[in-house]
Amino acid sequence: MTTKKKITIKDIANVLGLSTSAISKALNNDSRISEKTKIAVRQVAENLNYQPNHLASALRSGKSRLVGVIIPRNNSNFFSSVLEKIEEVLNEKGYNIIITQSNESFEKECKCIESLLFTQVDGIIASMANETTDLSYYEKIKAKGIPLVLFDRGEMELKVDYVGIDDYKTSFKIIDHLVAQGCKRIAHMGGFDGTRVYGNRIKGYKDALTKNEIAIDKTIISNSKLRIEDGRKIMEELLELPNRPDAVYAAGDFAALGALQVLNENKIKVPEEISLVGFSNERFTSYVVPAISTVDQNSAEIGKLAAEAFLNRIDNPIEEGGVNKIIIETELLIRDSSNKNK
Amino acid sequence: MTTKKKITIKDIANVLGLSTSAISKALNNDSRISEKTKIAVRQVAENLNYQPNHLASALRSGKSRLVGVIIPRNNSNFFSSVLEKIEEVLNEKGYNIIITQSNESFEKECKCIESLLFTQVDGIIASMANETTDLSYYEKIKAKGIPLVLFDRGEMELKVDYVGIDDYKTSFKIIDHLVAQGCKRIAHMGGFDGTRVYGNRIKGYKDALTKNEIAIDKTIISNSKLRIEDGRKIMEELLELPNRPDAVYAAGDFAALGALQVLNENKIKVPEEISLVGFSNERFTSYVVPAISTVDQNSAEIGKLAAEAFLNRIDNPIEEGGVNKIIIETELLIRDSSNKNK
DNA sequence: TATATTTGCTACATCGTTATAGCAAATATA
DNA sequence: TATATTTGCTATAACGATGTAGCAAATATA
Repeated sequence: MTTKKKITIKDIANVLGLSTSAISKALNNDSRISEKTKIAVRQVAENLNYQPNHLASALRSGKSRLVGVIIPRNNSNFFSSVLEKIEEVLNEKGYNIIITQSNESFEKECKCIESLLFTQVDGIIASMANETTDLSYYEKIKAKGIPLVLFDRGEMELKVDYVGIDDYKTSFKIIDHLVAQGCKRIAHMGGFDGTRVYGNRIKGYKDALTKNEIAIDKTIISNSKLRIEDGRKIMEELLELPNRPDAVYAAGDFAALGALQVLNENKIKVPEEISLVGFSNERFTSYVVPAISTVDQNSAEIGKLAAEAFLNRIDNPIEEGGVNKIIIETELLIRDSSNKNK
Repeated sequence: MTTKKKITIKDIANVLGLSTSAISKALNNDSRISEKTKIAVRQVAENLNYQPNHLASALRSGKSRLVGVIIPRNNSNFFSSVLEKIEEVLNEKGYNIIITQSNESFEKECKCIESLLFTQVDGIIASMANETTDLSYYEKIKAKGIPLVLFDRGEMELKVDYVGIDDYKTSFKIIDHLVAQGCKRIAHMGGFDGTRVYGNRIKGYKDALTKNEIAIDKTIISNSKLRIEDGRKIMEELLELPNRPDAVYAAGDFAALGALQVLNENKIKVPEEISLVGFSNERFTSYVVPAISTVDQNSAEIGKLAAEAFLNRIDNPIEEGGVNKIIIETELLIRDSSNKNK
């Protein structure tokens, strides 16, 4: 095992009889270095298999060209495709990304932020954990003057760039669709109503019902963590009601899946007897039978815009009140679970 | 927006009237610094909200305390839980991890390696893309003297530490189970037979049949990328055979899911008419109806062992022939899709 | 009491870059 | 032809930490 000596710009300088500054400038394509020298430098760098030392240049220049990304969980289709797009856009601009996961835990999220700041990232793109209400760690990022972009889950009180969907309006799309299918008694499985996202979905649901002249019935509105087991439990309760709903709008696909399992087990025809709509376009929604109608959040677009928001913020430091809140369109995917006209 | 001045050890030194080396030593708990001074330093560091500059210490010490992880894809349950465990173990030891995804592409995998080396990681833990046969990039890591640990997908030719399962033996578990269920004609949906992992599953399948005195029939053995659509197509072909199989062993859960869809659509009773077993314990296998029997690869254990292999390698540099190949036990999860005794 | 050892610190070089200032030669301008 | 500007480089000092050498004072040993 030969311990390879590291090649530095000094070695290139020695070969060519130039100064290290000349080499550095040549490699960075500085206009004050002749084309001839640049070509020679690049040639020698190639021959020696020179690899620039990122730590040294980051230290000196104050730019690490590293961007941290914080996501709640790794196993959802939404986050994994947002991630893929962020990486694609940033790689193109010479940035590398560091992915961290909060696992929906506030404590873990704080650790993620700590470790990203420690690594001296040039910026952070994050989606907040559901638990998070204490924004002090995010304020810390802002205070350091490091660009912060939130996507999907982000409190609006934080004056930072944001990319997300219009949850309120999306609830309207869903309710309008169910009403058009002839549904008259639509239950809602909502998430934490403390969070902006789920709060808006609930609000949209209620206002859309009102718009369609349907009375709001609190007995068919629930709050939960929207896990499979939550969906199952709530669905079971709904089935025991004297007047069952004829549709269920679950604010998350996992809850919708749990509901579907219970419906299938009880041999209730979906969508004929009860229609079902989920949220997020998790991969499995199209695998199950019947396939679950759901909302696609246009994750690639969110990823692209979040990355671009960061790039923009690097060049244009924040001025008071000058942050961007970008809201993009969602797509309601109507599948078998809510399509009676097949 | 006040541009915060960065606090360095120099600032702490100034406050206390000490030298920067004293501060550095105090913070690193050097024995040649008095307890009194250490306490004072820690106090001032706290007050000033001092954050050590990772880039500077990494540059000086030659250790970045960053570990790169390369996984083929982010949206599989297996990789996401391996990842979680690696992170947990390494965080505990003061390492941060950088996650990159190859998306099963050789080209992207090379880019991942490049960017990890660029970031000056102290080590790389990787699972190879299916496509990869050219090992030169991995040799490059070895040549640099950077610890490399492979898990799950790794060619044995590369003399590096490895953690994985016994694919050959696991095929035996599956076949023995199906035979015990009374199956006599078991089809196999295999992956790339060029790769070690899928090659071993196929070999195990054949040898297990032989052991059970069942003839090998090439017409019911296939090779594919094991995507849902592959599973569908192959299942359709199997159903057209004059003598259908009475069981299908798919070397991947997605293919198994595709097969199940076709079976359900054709109203073929699973497991009564055809039993089905997948591989990987993807989350959806337990959601679908009937739930798919599959193999749990003990992902948390793999993650733990891979992280520990790296930590061990940091302390004990590789001696020729001294690498560890760790093979852990898998668990066959028997669910409805192959359980006739319910 | 004289000498050896330990303790607790300082001074300074260093990691591999990049940024700034400056300087001679080449070229442009008057 | 004298002066201004541009070109192409060098020298040097950083970035913020850490490692090494060294030195005085405190303590231990003879």
